[in-house]
Amino acid sequence: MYTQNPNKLHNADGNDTSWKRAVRRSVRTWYSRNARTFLWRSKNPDPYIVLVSETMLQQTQTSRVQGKLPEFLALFPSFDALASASNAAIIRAWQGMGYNSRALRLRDCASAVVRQHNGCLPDDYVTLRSLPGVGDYTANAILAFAYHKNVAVIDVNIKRVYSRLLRPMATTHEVLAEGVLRPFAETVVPQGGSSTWHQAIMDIGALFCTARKPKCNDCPLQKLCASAGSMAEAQPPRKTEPMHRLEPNRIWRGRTVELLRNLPHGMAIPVRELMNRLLTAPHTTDDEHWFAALLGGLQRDGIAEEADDAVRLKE
DNA sequence: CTCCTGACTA
DNA sequence: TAGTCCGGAG
Repeated sequence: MYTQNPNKLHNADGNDTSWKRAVRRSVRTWYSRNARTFLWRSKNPDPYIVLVSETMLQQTQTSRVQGKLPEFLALFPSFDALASASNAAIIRAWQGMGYNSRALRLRDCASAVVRQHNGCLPDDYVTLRSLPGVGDYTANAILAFAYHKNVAVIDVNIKRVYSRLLRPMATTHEVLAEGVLRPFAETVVPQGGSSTWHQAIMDIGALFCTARKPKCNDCPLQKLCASAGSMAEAQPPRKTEPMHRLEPNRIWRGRTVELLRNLPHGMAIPVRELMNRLLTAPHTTDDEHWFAALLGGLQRDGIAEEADDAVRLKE
């Protein structure tokens, strides 16, 4: 029975199995009574639903996915239904989710599953990683949540929790390097319980071990954590975004896609008129070059198509 | 303003 | 490895 974090005493290398057992027990006890309930959490989830929900959850809050997932599944209830959906239908169904390209990749992924894998989502890492839109996180999430494999799932939440738990982090935005994190992640997963385990760690990351202001005093891992209560609150490095007229390009791009979504299906809008709806006149040549580049990006990404100086969602 | 269950490209 | 893509809630 630990009363102190061994890492504070002898800089544990992560192989302290009794400490890990204590961590697992605390997590399991807490989760058994406090698990968040989500549509995508069930004992034996449909792999299709796991793929859709995990894709939606990339860089997106659970609350938004909770609302959108049922709508999306009603429109595209199966790999087959999703695989044959048009770009425009996908983009419209994705409204409010952001990162529209991942929706098209999800459709392409469903298409690959239907055509190359007999309509069955693969259950090995290498094949999953070969699918569009499936990176390291999503591949491992599918293996853990859909197939109950003993893999290590590492997302931004889990990365934060493990880093702080294992070693004293000086500031709230500091995390351990992949080379330290991965071996720990792989050995801390309870055999046969990876699905519940990772859901639990993500809950703890979302509810207590938050990015900026962690609630260490309420955390079920406080007594076992190397960083509890000792991190400086640091501001993350500021990332500069490309701007136009004092607003980030992504905002303009989002507005443009939203306008295209709300056109009657199949209808194109003249580029000039679209610009007028977005930007207050007068338009400079700089505005026009910038907007041409924006539309070029939407076409490159398969979101919009342009013909005869008019633009619409790609059919 | 920041944060959120990343993936992709150059 | 750094930049891009997105939007809503706090």
